Amino acid sequence: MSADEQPPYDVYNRNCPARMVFTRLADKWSLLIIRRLKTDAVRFNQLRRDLDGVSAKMLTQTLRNLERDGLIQRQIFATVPVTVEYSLTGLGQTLADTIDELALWAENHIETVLESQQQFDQEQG
Amino acid sequence: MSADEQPPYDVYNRNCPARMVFTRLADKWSLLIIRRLKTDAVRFNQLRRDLDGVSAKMLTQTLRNLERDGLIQRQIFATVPVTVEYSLTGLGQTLADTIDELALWAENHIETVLESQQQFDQEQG
DNA sequence: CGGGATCCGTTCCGATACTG
DNA sequence: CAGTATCGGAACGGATCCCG
Repeated sequence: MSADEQPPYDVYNRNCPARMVFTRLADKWSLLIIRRLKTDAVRFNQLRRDLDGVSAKMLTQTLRNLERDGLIQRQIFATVPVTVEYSLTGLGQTLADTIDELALWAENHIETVLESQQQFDQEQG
Repeated sequence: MSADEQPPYDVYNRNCPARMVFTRLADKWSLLIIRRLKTDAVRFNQLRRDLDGVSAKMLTQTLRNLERDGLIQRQIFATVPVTVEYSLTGLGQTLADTIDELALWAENHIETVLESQQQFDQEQG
């Protein structure tokens, strides 16, 4: 493709930074976990209770992914039984700020969204 | 559960506004579509070309969901063959601003994330 | 051009059982 | 307490064919 033919948004290819990050966050629990860890460190089972509906398997899997990306950190305390605490890294905190704005948007506009859904569903019959 | 026993974040139940919105956005294409439509209205096949790897099926499906939520609108022009343009609604534009910040975060921190991934993978062997 | 319908493989995810 | 292992259904997503 020549220079003057490339689309205005070639950033949308698979190697685009935004796309890579969006892909990581685009699962059922990542955004919720980051948001939950924003205020304080939380233990595994506490996190599990706080996030309504998450299974141990998915929680572990999602936490590992976030740890791999350097967004959260895992601290092990040699108690009996063992204690494991998850918390945001410095990097994770900067992302949490942005995600919080997304949550704020949600709270401010959820009513409008819900109404739109109802209207859409009626029109379709 | 009594009032003084409820977790600090009961907002994480399934009916929490943030969670509902996160769930909608947590798929492979929604965030990318909203971001692409931020600058201008785009036709179906153009959108398909811009978003590297999307199939017609998933594009249609995701666009319908976003339309149902009132985030984008669909305009049909009676040309031959027919022309269909997608664009953000007013509501969608307010969300697009927040998503843009997420994309900006990604661009600023993707290097750090990539390095963290490499280190994590090495440590695991 | 902008889809819908169908088929089909893959991945996601929850439930259950088990472990140090 | 903090996981791992396994299983099976559900949802995701691509390929192909068809249509106004």
